[in-house]
Amino acid sequence: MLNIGDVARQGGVSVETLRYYEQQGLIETPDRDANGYRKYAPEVVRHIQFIKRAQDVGFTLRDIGDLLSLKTDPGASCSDVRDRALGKLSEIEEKIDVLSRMRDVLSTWTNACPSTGPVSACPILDALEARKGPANADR
Amino acid sequence: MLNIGDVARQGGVSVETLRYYEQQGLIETPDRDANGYRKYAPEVVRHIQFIKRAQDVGFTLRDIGDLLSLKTDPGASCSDVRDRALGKLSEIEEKIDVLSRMRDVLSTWTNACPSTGPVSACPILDALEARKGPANADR
DNA sequence: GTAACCCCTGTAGTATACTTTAGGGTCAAG
DNA sequence: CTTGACCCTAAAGTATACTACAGGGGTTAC
Repeated sequence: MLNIGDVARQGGVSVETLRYYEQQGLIETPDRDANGYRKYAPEVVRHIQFIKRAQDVGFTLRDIGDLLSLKTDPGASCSDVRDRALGKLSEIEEKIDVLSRMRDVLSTWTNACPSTGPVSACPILDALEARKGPANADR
Repeated sequence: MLNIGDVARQGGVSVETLRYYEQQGLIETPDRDANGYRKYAPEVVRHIQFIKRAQDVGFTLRDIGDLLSLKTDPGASCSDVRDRALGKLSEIEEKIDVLSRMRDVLSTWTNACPSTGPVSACPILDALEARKGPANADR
């Protein structure tokens, strides 16, 4: 059995994060020692790495909670998980599109800027001031 | 002279947003009427559109404050503006890279998923559980 | 004169994923 | 028996860009 500090070290998170995950229902409420300390089975480290990996591909903690429910739901099917992943995939592609448009605009502007001369003749500031907006990405 | 509501309508923002911008130092403190109402010159609408356009290409309000300072700073040069834009450009490219990696991983996983069968045999959940993480995008 | 609409201030709430702080017990070593 | 490392709870703070709310006054049209 592990103390919270052991789990934190092995899982690569802080003890505060672990308590936060518990509070958010992402890890099972652990049993307590006589002194009130949380006692974890070693498997919980794997569980935490699941959470971290899911975060790494863009899932929020809320998403991850759903994923974890599916994992233990006997009625759930693989397509349920796939649907979450596909949904996340479109979210991410949407973000990439928005950012790509920003990148293109900024890139155009920085290329147009001679980088010398006073701000009064700055094409970037001019572009920002212009009435016709080429960007208008997301909002 | 315009009331705050007129500016809001013409600038496409809410009156609360205008007061917020003022509080953040993004728009000059306007003069007040005898009744205490803010009175704006029509030029402020352009100013607000500058802010919105800058947001559209990824600048934060803090960034925008800096840009606005440069705009009125006689000692500032065009390259100062360009530097901000280039800096923002790398930030955005960095975000795109992170998101692209997430997209690639998710895409691989969803393609590997047969979408039938129980969650106990889900390749996506397996991937999340695996000890070797292919993702590890940003954090 | 009253309803509908505008304006004012200051404070708190929203979302996300934590981190920090305050205040206080527990444990192992020397 | 004290020092340092560890554990506990509950509440508040962080960043960003607003939005909402409470409570109150001004203005315009009928």
